Amino acid sequence: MSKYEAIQMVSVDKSLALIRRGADEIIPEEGLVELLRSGRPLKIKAGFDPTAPDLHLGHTVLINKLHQFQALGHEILFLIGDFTGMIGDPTGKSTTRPALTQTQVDENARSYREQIFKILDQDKTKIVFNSAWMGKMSAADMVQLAGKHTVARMLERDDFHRRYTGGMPIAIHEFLYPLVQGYDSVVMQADIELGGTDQKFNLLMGRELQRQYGQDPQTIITMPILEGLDGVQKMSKSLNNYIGINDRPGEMFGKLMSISDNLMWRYFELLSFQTLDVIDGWKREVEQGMNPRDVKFRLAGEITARFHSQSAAEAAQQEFIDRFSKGAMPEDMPEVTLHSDEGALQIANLIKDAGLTQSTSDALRMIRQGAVKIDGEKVADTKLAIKTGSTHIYQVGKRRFARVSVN
RNA sequence: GGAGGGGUUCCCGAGUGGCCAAAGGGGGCAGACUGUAAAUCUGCUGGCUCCGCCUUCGGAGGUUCGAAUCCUCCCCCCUCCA
Repeated sequence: MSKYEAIQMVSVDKSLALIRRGADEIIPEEGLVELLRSGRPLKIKAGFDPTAPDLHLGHTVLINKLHQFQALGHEILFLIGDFTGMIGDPTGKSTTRPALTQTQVDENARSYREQIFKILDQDKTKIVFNSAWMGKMSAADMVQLAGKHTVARMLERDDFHRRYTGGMPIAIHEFLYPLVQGYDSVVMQADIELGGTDQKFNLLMGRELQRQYGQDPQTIITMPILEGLDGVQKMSKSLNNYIGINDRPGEMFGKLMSISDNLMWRYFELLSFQTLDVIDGWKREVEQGMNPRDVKFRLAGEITARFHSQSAAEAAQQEFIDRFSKGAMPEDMPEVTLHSDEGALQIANLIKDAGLTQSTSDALRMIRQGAVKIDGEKVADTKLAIKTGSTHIYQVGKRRFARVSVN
């Protein structure tokens, strides 16, 4: 073995270790090794939904992996599925999506750029749209593509299978989604495609179709779906258990601090750029009695700094300590001015109008439960009247604050 | 096209004429305990001008003193047959 080959081997091993981190499955493993051994820059494909440009940390699990590939010198093809978006990915929910206009697609793409380049290197990322080739496809071509796969094999997919046997509806066009996604790989000549574990079927379809079109089938890498703040369900906007990458520093830091200790290690693995060795070291320290909160500070700090700045992260941590460890009021809270013609406002109405609760009924419930404070004093009287000309800090529960003036 | 089953409050799921704003569970929120953790315990969980009133049980009508519960028509979903 020559000296050159020896270096190559080490670097392949190192690459492998980095790529494997957090990955759920690599299919086939040998395929990845072979690709890395080839020494050429690989085409890494990852597809994104054109309708959801508001990224959260769950999305970044995949983007972080792209970042790693990029750092290893490979070419990132960031696919925006503007055509597939019109079909609507049947994975999970099956709500029909409205077709997007070109303007909306452009707008969303711009938003994607803004967000992903907080992680990815702009110069080494190519953004592509599948409408570029799918838009030109004729009905005859589409039918031919549809002929590449059978209904029985479609029904093997867990999602379809459950719905089929469970008596839930499956629209015919939903079968087209995996086909189109797979066909994208053919057109793009992808070497590797990344996706969430829920995308496994679609990713495998790419291999299938590439084979049928005479290409080497791509290697696929599935990344786990990140659990949301509750630690159980997947992070998603609709479940409101997410941390948006555009969340304000204080909010981002606070949300990260609120996750369970168990979940913290999961987040470290999938979101942190610290090496696994370092993280394991911290884990051992915690087991030996270190306060997990302090390790969580490191996680919250790293992530907040990534999307904002080091100084913003430090300020967020300081405020966190002041607010929750020392019980101080937050610096930054919504300012609301309300008006009353009667010279006074009922406390419940005030709380609702200030946006601290969703309804007056809810506000009354909060007061009864002792969750409402004015300037730090607990409110006991549900009929307390607040006179005009006053400004106080109102608090509902531990986290909701507002400075409200009545006039 | 035919036969049958089903659509209940955020979700699942009871309820077949008044005691139903609707059991139970889940989820969520709040309080206690804490590290804004977990676990646990407790309470709340349609709206409002809140000791009372108003709006909910796929939609629209109807019967009745009174309907989520009965009748009619319509919409949607599922199963089997064609």
